[in-house]
Amino acid sequence: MAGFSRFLAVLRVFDETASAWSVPDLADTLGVPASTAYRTVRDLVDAGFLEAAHDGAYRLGPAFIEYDRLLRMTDPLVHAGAGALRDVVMQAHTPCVALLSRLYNDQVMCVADEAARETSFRSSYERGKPMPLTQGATSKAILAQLPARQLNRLIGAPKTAPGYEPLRRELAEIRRRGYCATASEIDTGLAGIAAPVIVREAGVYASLSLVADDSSLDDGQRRRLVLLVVSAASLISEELRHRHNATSIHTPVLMTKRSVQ
Amino acid sequence: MAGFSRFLAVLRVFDETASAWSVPDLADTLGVPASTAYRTVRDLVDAGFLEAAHDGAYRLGPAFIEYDRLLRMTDPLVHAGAGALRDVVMQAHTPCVALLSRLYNDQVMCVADEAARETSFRSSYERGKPMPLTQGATSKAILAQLPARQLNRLIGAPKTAPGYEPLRRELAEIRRRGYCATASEIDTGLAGIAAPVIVREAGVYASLSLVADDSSLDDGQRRRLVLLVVSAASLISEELRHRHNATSIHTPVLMTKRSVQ
DNA sequence: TCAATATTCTCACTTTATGAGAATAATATT
DNA sequence: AATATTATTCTCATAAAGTGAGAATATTGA
Repeated sequence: MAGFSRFLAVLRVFDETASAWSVPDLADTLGVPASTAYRTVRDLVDAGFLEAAHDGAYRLGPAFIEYDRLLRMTDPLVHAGAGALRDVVMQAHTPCVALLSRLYNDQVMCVADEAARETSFRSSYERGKPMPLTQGATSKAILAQLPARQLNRLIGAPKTAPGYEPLRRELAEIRRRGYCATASEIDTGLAGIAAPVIVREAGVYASLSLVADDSSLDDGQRRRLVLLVVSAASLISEELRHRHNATSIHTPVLMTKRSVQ
Repeated sequence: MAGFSRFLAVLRVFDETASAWSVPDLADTLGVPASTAYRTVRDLVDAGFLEAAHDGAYRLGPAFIEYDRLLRMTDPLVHAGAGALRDVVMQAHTPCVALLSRLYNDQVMCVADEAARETSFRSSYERGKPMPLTQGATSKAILAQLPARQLNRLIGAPKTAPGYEPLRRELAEIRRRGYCATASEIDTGLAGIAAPVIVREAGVYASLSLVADDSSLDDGQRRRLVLLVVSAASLISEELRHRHNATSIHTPVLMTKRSVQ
């Protein structure tokens, strides 16, 4: 481990249960000399990715907030999705949380969320938290749309694996229906309704989902929410498709800097 | 420029007006060979700080969302502040935006915000956007509390500078009052009310502020909101002080990992 | 099909990060 | 207050790692 990976390694030790680190502990954990650890931390502090907390402890720095905003404003999926989520929770007319989630490495991560007012429960899915790939409507709606090759790479297990065939069948069914509805798969008592947001040509594999208290939903409401989610999802897809067509041609375009030759 | 600074340089070229970059353009702008640019981008993509957009373009990657969440959950100021902001906008009983902002390099940056229902306007201050140091209630409330040395370093200009004395006097007045109220300093038509969140021993220099439509405020409301902001700010300060005292002693404590010797 | 451009790859070179350990500062212990 | 302990910075010789020119290949547009 050296160079850039050193910096990544430092950032990676920060998590919910260890959010402040002293440099000696850091050096210990990473197995690097103290002098190196001090230097690496200093560089990260200078860049704003770490900051001094108390005593000799350091925590994640404000640069992440800055870059997160930049991403929120410029990422097509997040940007288009945020607006749609607001509409969805408004029109849901029931306490709920709307999520926009996407593939991230071998997991699914929510990149935008919006709660309706008066929503008392909390969904396990929340912006920025990687979630399992094969559980919950949010994830399955994405999985179901993946090209076979990519799917196999992600779930890895060959046909022999125990849960393989059932999952396969379930995903086929989700693909046919165009949405996925589950209950208590992630949070007991909560229902999830998800529809895919897929723009293959732009490499977008995402889903829009709605989480609501399962017991408070009758069949009519369920149908209504499915419709809401499916239509919002395809609206986002359309917007992304348009944007993609607008920017993929080789001309200097809004939000994309290209030098003129 | 080499090593880590290369990576920083790449990230720095991304902003609101140039959110997608091709590698050749990147190489051009940074003045580095194409091969180096490709390698740097590949590393950043592998780390999730960049991702492929369309064609050969790259944009900021989802790792920023992940780290932002981690920070939101673990940063004492953000964590304590988020709850307080929610309370503030609830009790404001008027369309408004509540902000928690802090020093960040030579600027002020909002690290948490919360809008009341039915708030139609938007404040220029928003989470993650660096703002000028000497304008607006949000910034001045912080400036007014800085130690003289730090203040001089930040505003730089010696006593000779034109705006120096007036600013100096204004900050003294703000310090005396314990809050800062301005109107149309940042956004015309909007009023700002800010109170400091200062925990010197923890190195926290921040402010809590409320932004509302100036014309909709009468004197009574103004007084009420000042009280609300000031008391919420000191609540946050108190919580941070407590937390600091709890973690600054050298024992393994919640959220702080230290090896036991 | 061809030309132009984008992207990856290779490799010699040398800059740069590295780590041991000394020097100093801060802190705890007696 | 003096001392031991630990944290932090600094120095420097070494080696590794990133670097960049350019070749090789892939991709794209005409």
